[in-house]
Amino acid sequence: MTYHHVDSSNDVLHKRGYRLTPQRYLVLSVIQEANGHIRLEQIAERVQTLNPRVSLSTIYRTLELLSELDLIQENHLPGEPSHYEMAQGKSHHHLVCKKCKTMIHLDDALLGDLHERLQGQYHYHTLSLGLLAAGYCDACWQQMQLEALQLQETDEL
Amino acid sequence: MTYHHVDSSNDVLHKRGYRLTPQRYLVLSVIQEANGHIRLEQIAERVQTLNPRVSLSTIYRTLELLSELDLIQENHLPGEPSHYEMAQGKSHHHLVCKKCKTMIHLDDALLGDLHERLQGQYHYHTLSLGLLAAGYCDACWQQMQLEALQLQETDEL
DNA sequence: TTGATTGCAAAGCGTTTGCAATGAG
DNA sequence: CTCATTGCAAACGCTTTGCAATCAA
Repeated sequence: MTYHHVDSSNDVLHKRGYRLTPQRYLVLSVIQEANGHIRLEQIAERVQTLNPRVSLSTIYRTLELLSELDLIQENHLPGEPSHYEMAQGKSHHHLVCKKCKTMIHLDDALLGDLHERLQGQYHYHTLSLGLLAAGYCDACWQQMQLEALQLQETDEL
Repeated sequence: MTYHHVDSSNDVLHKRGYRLTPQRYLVLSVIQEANGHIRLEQIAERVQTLNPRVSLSTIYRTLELLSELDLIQENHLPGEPSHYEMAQGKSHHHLVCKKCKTMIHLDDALLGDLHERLQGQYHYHTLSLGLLAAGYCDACWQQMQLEALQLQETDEL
């Protein structure tokens, strides 16, 4: 288990006059080990397992700081708490199941040269893209079909 | 001024056993007249200008109901309150300025056959797409350049 | 010493909920 | 009558903040 991200995060923090405190180190480690999407609640849980003295406020403040420095990325969808993940160099995109909320990363290649085309048409600066696709994964879909059937039978009684 | 949307919303509501109450009518009208993105706060403000007796809870409940029935669409981005707009048949996408938060609609044509390609690669059901591009609009960009210059001058004193 | 950082507890604030009153079919 | 709907006020829960203590350079 290596901590390249944490090490380089250290540099970014210092360059901006911040420190990599034990608390911040813990938060970063937990997010990195999550290796995907993790909610604040889970971050807090795991951090406080490792060190119960770390306060919630610190976790909030840390997440805000790390987001601001683009060390982590915050993802948000309506009605759900924010998810966090280590920031990636390249933009990346998500596919979420409307039922079980499971989130997977999309194959970036699918977008093609969309970024360039957007840049060409709209002259915005430091343009970044976030694609969020939503649908029902097969497992949830099957389950919903079943439930619909059962509901129908109930009606027929 | 016509209210096609409100009229057809009436049908959708009735089909599901709900009523188009004066309060719901007001909310729908306000969202429709906004003709773009509008936040709950602004909706409440305008609705209550028209009828001060409409309570906040009703507006919350109405927005939730209308979203559930897909009569309006909710857009969310991290750190910002949700925006609402009339639901469109086709998916549509946004470009937001990171500074002034102004949101404009993207030209759907830019996406090409992305939807089909996604559908092909991931076998999700009722797949929908939401593209959110973010950058600095030219006005804000210019302003930030100016501020950076001024900050530099201050440092040099 | 200086300024960043933290823990704690309190405050803040957007949102939800319980309930009695109201209103439409 | 019956059930959806509403207004009000209280409750809720996540997030932020003030402040004194702590810690690193």
